[in-house]
Amino acid sequence: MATSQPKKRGSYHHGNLRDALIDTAFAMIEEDGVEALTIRRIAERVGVTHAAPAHHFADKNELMLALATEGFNRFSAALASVMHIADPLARLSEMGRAYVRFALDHPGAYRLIMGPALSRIQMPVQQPTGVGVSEDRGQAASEGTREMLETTVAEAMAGRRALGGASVSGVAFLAWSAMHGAAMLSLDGMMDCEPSGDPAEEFQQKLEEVISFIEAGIALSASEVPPPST
Amino acid sequence: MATSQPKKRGSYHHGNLRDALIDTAFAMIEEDGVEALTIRRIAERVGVTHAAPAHHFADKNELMLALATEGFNRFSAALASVMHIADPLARLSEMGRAYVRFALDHPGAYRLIMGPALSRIQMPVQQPTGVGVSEDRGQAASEGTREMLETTVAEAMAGRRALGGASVSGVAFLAWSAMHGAAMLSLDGMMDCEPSGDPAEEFQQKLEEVISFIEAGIALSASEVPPPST
DNA sequence: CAGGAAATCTTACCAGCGTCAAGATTATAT
DNA sequence: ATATAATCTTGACGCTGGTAAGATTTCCTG
Repeated sequence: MATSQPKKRGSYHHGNLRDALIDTAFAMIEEDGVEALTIRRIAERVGVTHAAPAHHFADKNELMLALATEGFNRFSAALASVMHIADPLARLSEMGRAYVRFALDHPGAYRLIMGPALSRIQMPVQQPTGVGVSEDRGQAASEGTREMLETTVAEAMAGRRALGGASVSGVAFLAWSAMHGAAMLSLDGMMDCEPSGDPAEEFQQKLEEVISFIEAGIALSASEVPPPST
Repeated sequence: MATSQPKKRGSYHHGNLRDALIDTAFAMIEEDGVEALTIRRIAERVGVTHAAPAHHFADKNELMLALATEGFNRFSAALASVMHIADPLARLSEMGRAYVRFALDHPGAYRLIMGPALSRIQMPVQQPTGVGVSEDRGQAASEGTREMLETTVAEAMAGRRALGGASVSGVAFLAWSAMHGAAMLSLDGMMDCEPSGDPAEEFQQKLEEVISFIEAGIALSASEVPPPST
């Protein structure tokens, strides 16, 4: 969680600058988005001069990388909170809802972990915190979420092929793409068009249709596309 | 197309700066991405000082808006090039392929028109070029693509409901989300993981599975999710 | 065809950004 | 206790987008 408890403010040395920077930056991302994030602003808010962060992060990119790691952990936790569901199909649907909910509730964090804006080299673990727990952050979380998805899809398909002859990896890709696309389109305001009622409500309804479409396609055994009925 | 033919370089007045800026900026986007775009660099490349663009675009955002309009036109054209296909289901599939192909071939342009980075106010038309042709750029192109999609889906569904009871707007949303998500995930390098062979080839294969899944789900009439077969 | 107004471009400056170098201050280890 | 390392500050650099004032050209009006 990168908690920055012992702030020890007022003294020359901060005591726990690195974590404080990450925590503050994360809060700022949630408030004003990734674009508004600035080393100088983070430093100011933490109560330190603009050059201090350079001693903990060689680069702005390295800071962003650490932030993304933190964000991925939270995201992974949000998805994992649904893994207890027994029925794989229901679990998959719930994963989809949790996925989009996280993206919509934490737009900054989601954009950070999914978007570009950082050269995608996950850093090697730096702080082996404490007792034997190898905190394999970030990279592991990324792999973990992917695995959660793939195994759930595999369970749901139970050896059979899905609609259209789709394989496990194909269906997993579809589910991920659809959720990611839906979340991004909503975040980027591409859905704001001829909305008769509440746009958020309309979005939720369409999302449910998407989920049930995919659900049904998985539940069905493989079947070829029937010739168009004309 | 915003062609900047009469460059008239060397003289004090450029002659056609606005279009030249747009064209050059578009080329730079294709080369180095949206992030690397800078007013000063565009100006330098056009052969003009850094403050000159301010007389044609109040803001960098306004420049980006004009660029996005241009990009949307090209994108819309790429999709329209497939609208001649008679069978709506085949047309929809081909639209999906054209969609992703455009995104992968023009990452900068696609990111520009889909992403944030611009306050989404489409500008009012400014230059009523020539003879009676109301060039209703940008906004119209955006609406146009959406309409292309919705009508194609509607034709393909032919009044019936799709798999899982999905409506026309629901299926259109799914198709759009899936293609957008797939394109974005690929562009942002989220697919680079345990690829046994060529990653681009793997991506194409999965994309085909996604398309055939959706195709099949549309071709099928509405059917409820059967209870999990355990 | 003049001559003033408007458009266009240049020059010069501003604050903010990320980054680096050098010095001040504190912690740690020998 | 003293040297070494870690940490933070100060000050500077070049880059960015934006603005103001002046130079140059075009255009429109009388």
